[in-house]
Amino acid sequence: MNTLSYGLLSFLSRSSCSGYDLMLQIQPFWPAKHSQIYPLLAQLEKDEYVQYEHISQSDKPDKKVYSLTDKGIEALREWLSEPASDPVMRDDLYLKVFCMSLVDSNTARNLFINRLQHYQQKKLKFDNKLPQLQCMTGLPPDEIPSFDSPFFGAYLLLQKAISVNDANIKWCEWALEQIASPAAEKRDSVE
Amino acid sequence: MNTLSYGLLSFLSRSSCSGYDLMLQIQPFWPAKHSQIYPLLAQLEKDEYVQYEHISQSDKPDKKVYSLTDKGIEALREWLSEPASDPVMRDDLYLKVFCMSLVDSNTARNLFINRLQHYQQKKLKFDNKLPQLQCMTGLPPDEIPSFDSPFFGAYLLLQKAISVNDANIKWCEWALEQIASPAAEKRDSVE
DNA sequence: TTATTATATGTAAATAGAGACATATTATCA
DNA sequence: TGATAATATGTCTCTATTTACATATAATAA
Repeated sequence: MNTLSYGLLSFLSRSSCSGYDLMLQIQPFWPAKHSQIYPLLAQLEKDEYVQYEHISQSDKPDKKVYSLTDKGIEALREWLSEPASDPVMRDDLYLKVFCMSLVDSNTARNLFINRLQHYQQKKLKFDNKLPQLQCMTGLPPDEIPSFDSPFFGAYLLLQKAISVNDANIKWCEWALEQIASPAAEKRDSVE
Repeated sequence: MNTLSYGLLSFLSRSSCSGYDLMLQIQPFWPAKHSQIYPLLAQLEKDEYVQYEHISQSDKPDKKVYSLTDKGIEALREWLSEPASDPVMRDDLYLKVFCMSLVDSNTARNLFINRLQHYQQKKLKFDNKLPQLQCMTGLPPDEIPSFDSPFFGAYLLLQKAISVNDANIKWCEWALEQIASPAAEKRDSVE
């Protein structure tokens, strides 16, 4: 049982769904291709952590809807009682920053401009999701779902994503201020 | 040429060093074991992106000190002219948060307490590194190294690490406030 | 009617990364 | 003197992940 397997069980603990749905839902939290997920689901089914039902659909191809077994729930409980592993972040922008001085400041700036756009697009997504999630909770606006709410986890993670993303946006903007463009340099020296 | 290969070249652009040094230095930015690094260095040497010199040491075992070739520098320049890929983050705490409701609030709280300690330890490291880096720049305190400075990249990345880590600390503390411990619940209901 | 897109599920092959196995030097501590 | 830890370099195997290959249904757009 690897981390992704537990992740699939975790998402199934919220609601039963197909491998395809799991693939789409888990992306923001643990990137994985369908080619990784389908074999793991088959193994989880074989080991009786999950079971599936064949669902016929008229508007779409048929699907297998997976749900947790008692064994699956118990596995999640044990997993939750262990501390989380250290998060792993791999960002080639970090690596590029270390040799940035090999190129002109415009080329260097482009790295940050592109990344800033990436973070801004993420911000747009989050700004959509927050009221959407608030709506689903059925709570009055600005009220936080409680630990028992099925939306508590999603709310916690959205808040984290927002605050980290905002910090990253500020960092990109600050970095761009530090890397004056040649045009700005020229303008500055004229003044 | 994969990302880690470029990462090794990037670190070599700052100063020539051994595979062992590269392994230690690259950890915070792109986790990699020596078993991954040594074969890549051999390949980079074969492809003439780097060259090495055998250095005898009296106080330690001998080492191979790698340095960039012109081809290596050119490869870095081309790599820098392409936008950075999307960062990849894998954190099983995210996955655990989605099924947290399966366990009692104390078990859930422990996840955040452990993670908070992790972030606090990182904060201590950063708080040490910042004045250390400031010192190396030779600049007066609170002055920011410029784009041309060999410490500019490290300074940018340290600032990012600090701001994101601080956001994560605040998030853990806020999450712990949201997950009242059973003891606190009991105390609250008595009041 | 045909092309494309989204849904849906799978396998095979290649690469990336982690963990274990292996060896050697030097310093330090008991 | 012997054990341990840090430095130093390598290989081998296994697992995780990505990319490519493969197929099929149903909706929609050209």
